[in-house]
Amino acid sequence: MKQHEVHIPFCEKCSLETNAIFRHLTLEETETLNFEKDFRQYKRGDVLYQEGNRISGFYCINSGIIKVYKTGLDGKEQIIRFAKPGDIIAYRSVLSNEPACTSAKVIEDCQVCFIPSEILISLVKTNSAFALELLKLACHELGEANSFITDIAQKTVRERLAEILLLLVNDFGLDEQNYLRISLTREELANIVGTATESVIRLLSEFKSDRLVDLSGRKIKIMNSKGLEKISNVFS
Amino acid sequence: MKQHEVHIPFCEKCSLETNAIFRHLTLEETETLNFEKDFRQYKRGDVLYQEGNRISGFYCINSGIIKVYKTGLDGKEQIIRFAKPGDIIAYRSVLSNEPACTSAKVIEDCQVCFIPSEILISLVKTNSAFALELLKLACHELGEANSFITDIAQKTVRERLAEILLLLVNDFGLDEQNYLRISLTREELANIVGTATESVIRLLSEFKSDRLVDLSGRKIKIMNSKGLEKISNVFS
DNA sequence: CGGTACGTTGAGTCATATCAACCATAGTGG
DNA sequence: CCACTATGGTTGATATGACTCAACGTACCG
Repeated sequence: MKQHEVHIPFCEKCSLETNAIFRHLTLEETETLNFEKDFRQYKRGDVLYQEGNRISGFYCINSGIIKVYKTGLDGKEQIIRFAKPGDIIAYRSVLSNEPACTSAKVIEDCQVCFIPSEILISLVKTNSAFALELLKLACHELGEANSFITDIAQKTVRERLAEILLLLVNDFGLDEQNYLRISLTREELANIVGTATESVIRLLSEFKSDRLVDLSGRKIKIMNSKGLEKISNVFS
Repeated sequence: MKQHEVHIPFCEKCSLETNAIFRHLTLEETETLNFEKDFRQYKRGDVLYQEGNRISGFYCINSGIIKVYKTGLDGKEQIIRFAKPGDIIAYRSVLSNEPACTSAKVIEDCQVCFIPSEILISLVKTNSAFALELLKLACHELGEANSFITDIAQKTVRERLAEILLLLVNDFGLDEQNYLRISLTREELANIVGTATESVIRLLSEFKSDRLVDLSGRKIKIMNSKGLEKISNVFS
């Protein structure tokens, strides 16, 4: 049946629709990419790579959501970022030529293209517009990391949780009923905010009492984003 | 008198001795750099640029130390990193084409070269080895930022302080008597660790009681780095 | 139907922030 | 030369945010 056929995305299409990174590639380069890439599918819970691994390529996400995290003390995860369609992951390790400093695990079933390191390096060397685009990406992520450091160091857990909720709204959006389009376990939320699972639970139900959110299982409904903004102290 | 003459560093020399970033430039490119750069000197406390500024170039540090920080709630600084001879700063804003997300202030009197944005961009476009080197740098910093996020989120202040001391030893070294070659105020230390000044003071004197360090004013003598390592939980 | 993973709540503890007072030092200006 | 002020360092007392531990509820799954 048609619906069971796997549709392997073409990079030309991919680059136009979702991914700014590849938009400066020539047709020829795009064809090489198409030829060399390896299409893969993963299910929730699958691990793409782990901290410490030497990585032989990077991933371009076509559908689904992946969490990128570091494992700290006692195996507690610290989620660094999420990757969604159009994002690339593991490019850091490839380019800096260091072992992976993070692990990547699937949150929502996904389809990705795996692209060997050599292709990335050779594109950087031959296509300066592409190199510049990658630099922009890395530098932008660096800026976000810096903000996050400041937040974790200076804000309370309450402020951070509110901020993270808004950030998730921004990254993944809301459905028609204002439910967040990404669903995370309480533990995962805690591992972004950098706190204990119990703290997230308590704060979320406080937020619920204050009519800022509504909760039904893992789904979070945003009722008052202005209120969350106020709590999060984003502007001050 | 000779000692009062200002010695403007030549980039060829600079690139060979201190700065891996520029080592792939051609002679011609180095000459352009030498011609276009602006040599500047700053004193402790001087501000090179501030958060929110549009920046028209980046800085290559020839001597001295600069702190790069974000201003958070109530104006409290979060120190993101230090720049020392051979390092470059502000390249992030130039490349991502965003306003500065940090400020830079002089900790130890310094001499720097200011290099206009156009030069950086054009070098990236024409010299792929240079672009790759920059990418490596950005990706490496990104890796460090990720580690720092995990640390701040998961470690105690005590652990972090011990870790930061070791990190400073690593970056700036010790003199003949094992004193750290960088001297910071207690407040600055607190602003790296992400804690209150009083906490740093208390913990430092604990460390002193435990014969891990010795203190004389702003100078910190490292007496037992194995002990600090143990406290910092670097390996676990 | 038992098992496993996740969610929730309560109680107690502790690390750390906050507030306040005080000291030391150095630079300034009258 | 001395009072004056600013800046940084130190210490103590107190408050509290957030973690830990423990028990229990819930839901889904084979």
